[in-house]
Amino acid sequence: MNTDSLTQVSGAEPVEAARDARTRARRRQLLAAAVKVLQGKGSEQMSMQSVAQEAGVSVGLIYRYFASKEEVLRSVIVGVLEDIEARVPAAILAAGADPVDRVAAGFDAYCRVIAENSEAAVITYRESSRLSAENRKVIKDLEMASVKPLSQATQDAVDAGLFAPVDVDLFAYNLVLLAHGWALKSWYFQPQHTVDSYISGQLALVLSAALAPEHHTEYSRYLTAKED
Amino acid sequence: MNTDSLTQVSGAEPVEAARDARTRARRRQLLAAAVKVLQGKGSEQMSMQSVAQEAGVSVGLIYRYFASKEEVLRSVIVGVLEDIEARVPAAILAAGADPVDRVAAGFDAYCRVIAENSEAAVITYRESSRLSAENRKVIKDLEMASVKPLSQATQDAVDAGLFAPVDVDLFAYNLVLLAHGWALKSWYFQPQHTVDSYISGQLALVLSAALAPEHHTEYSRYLTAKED
Amino acid sequence: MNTDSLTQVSGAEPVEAARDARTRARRRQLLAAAVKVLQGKGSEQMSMQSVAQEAGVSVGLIYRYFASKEEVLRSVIVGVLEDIEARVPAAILAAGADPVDRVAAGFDAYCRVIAENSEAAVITYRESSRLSAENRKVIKDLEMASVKPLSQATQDAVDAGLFAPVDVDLFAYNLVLLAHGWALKSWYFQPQHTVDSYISGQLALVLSAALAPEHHTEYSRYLTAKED
Amino acid sequence: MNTDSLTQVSGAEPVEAARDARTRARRRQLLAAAVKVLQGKGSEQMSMQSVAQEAGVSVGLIYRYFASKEEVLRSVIVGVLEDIEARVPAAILAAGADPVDRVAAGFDAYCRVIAENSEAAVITYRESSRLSAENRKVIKDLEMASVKPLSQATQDAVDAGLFAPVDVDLFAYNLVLLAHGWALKSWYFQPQHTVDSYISGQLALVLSAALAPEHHTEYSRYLTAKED
DNA sequence: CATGAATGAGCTTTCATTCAT
DNA sequence: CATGAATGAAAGCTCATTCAT
Repeated sequence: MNTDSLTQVSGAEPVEAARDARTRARRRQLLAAAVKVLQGKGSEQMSMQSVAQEAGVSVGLIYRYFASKEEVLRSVIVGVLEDIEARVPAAILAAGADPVDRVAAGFDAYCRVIAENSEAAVITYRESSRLSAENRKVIKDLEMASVKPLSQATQDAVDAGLFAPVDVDLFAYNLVLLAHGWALKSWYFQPQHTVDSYISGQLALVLSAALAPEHHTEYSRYLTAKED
Repeated sequence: MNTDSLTQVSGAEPVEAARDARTRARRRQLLAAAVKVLQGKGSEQMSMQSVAQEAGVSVGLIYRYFASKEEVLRSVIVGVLEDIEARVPAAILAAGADPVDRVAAGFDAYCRVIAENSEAAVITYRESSRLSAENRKVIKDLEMASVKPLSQATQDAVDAGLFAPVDVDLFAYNLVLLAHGWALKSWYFQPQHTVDSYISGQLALVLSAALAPEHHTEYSRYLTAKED
Repeated sequence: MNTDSLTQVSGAEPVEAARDARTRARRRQLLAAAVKVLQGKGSEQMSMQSVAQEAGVSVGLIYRYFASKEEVLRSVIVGVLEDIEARVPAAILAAGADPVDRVAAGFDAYCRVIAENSEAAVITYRESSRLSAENRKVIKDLEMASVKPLSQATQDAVDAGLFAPVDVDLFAYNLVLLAHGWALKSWYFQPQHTVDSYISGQLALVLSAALAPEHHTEYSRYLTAKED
Repeated sequence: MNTDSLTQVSGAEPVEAARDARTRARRRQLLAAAVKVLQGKGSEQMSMQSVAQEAGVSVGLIYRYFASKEEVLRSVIVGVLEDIEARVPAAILAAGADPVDRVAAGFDAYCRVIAENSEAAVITYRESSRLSAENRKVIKDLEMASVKPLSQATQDAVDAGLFAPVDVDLFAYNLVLLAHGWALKSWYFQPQHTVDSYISGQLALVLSAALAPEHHTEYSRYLTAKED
């Protein structure tokens, strides 16, 4: 009995599965290193050499898991967007049936994902211009998709008469813009705000804009920002 | 007495004045070329080579007018901010005594400057991380200063009882964020909006958030977005 | 028991040792190329391009082994000085107990190292002004240290009454200056001298200056220059 | 009577003479600026721009008086050598008939010219490798010529039986080397020596090497270095 | 005579990518 | 699978030289 035969006995699928798992783990490890470099160096470039060093592997290895530097960059950005795609709808779902609660929960979740991936979120603005047109389109499509749950909840609130007849798309995209604002303008907001106070402050503003006057008291819990 | 002789009266100074004028013209020309390159190919970096080519001059010449690439970048960004600093307060002043009109006029002007310098405004987000800490501070200070007129007008509106007691700083900075949004997310907004409809749409949202309920009808002209 | 197995006994270390050896070999190769370029075309500067070409490698490779052009230059110069530091004291030691023999042996060795590294020695004069203050200090310190063995031997000769009471430091540093003279003024000396005749000619001069009159005959072997 | 005719009345020669004088003054001014730049920047390059700035003129002007940067460099170096050629023979002549006095006076003058043009003397070593082969030859020839008066005086001293039969050329060139040593190794000598003490120290060494034993007392004034 | 804006080749240095091991 | 030495194109920047004014 030799190890060679052992490996082959167990069939192709488990081996592939194991390989896949290793591959995913490597990619995660490398992307984590990439993010760390991007935030660490701050204003500087993300060199493949520095990503390799940060990950404790060789440069060559990165090219086994990513075709190019551009793919690494795209994957970092897509990672944030996938995180949003996973968590925002989940938060909306968990918020129950009330459309206003759903809008609030969606915005809350969006902000928290951005806050947790602050550096990567900024990178989206900084680096996506370096990507090919094709990759930029992928990212735009993902971002547009990420607005959908928010605009759907907003539309529901309008339809239910809870919101005044606002421009739904504009309102929803503003939510996204304000969420990004936390990361983009951290130097402005972070001296005076925590994520929590930022979220509640922004919710107070946006909901008092949208809520139909007759429902203000009903949702007054959203309309006064919590103290920092 | 003709203007010719008038101009020549001052002796040696006209020579210096002419040189100054040429210098300013060159700087303007080079900055324009830099902006064009930066927006240009989309995914490209701004290389000094490409700026020179775009401006139709040699690389070496750029260094007679700017000490480094960083200074070119900083000048592009500062240019937009100075434009804002010049035009937003002017618009607010021209809007008359009514604090709500002043807020609206300030936001309108901010958006229009951004729209006119769309590419340069995006560059602020994309490239300012490439600047030195010192230059980044200069830019942050300018941007914070640019919020002041808006937050002052907002405060006045609150003090006059026209606005509900909103978080003034947050509200004012949101105006800035939404103005930037037009440039940052042009791919999202521009299919469905013009600057005019964007401004009126956003004003409808933000003012309906801020206006005290009893003053809604008084400013209803702001509360319904104009059709595109 | 053969040397092969011996070498392999230590496990992972041989890999590192091999890498080290390759690294040292590369550095030597690149420094040799640098010296060749520096002496080379005479009027040329040492560009990294030309060093790479001379060494038959790419420019980028040099930067794996040297942090900058300055480090290459410093290494070339330090190389000569380290050679001196290794060989001059050894020669003095090997010369026995007689102080006069020791001085003669030290000067002889100094001249020979310079002669063997003629081009690099000239570079010290030509290029050290291009180095940073810090690196210049390193080199000055090394050069001052290289005089020490000669001045010590000279002092011994004075103390033993073999030399007249000369200015020891001046005398010793003159020896260094005369040794460098062989490289600096090769176009003057080399038509009429070999290193051997240069050394014996200079020794005749400097020792007849230093030797106490009553010891001249004792060391007459140094006092007549050998024919070329 | 117009100024045109006035100028022409006086004939061609005085005009040319005046032009020549201005030309020489300009060249002197520019060379002085060049030396100042070379010593000032220390380790850096002498750029034509910096020479122009130092001289308070435009770059273009330099090219009216020198064909190229190389010619400026050559002229700086030749300037020192011409100074030597002017002053060393004069000093020897002024020293009277005694060959030993003449040697001493020649060395003294050589050292003083070097000391007064310390930076320019160092430049000879640093920059002459940047010159064309032809210009380097000019400089070598001038330097060889500058040794002549010293070797002639030395030969006279030998012929008169005042010097032992030393190697005349080697002895004379050593004098030059030691004179240069003052500038080349100022960091070594200047802490402990003035030019005066350096000259008398070196004279004590070289003359005690060369003087025939029976003439030591006669020239004992040279054989003990003056205190610093 | 004098200016200095303009040029562009050439410099040092970085880094995405490849490939022999 | 993994390494990391090696490549070379391209970046930012300098400066000798020219020439219209």
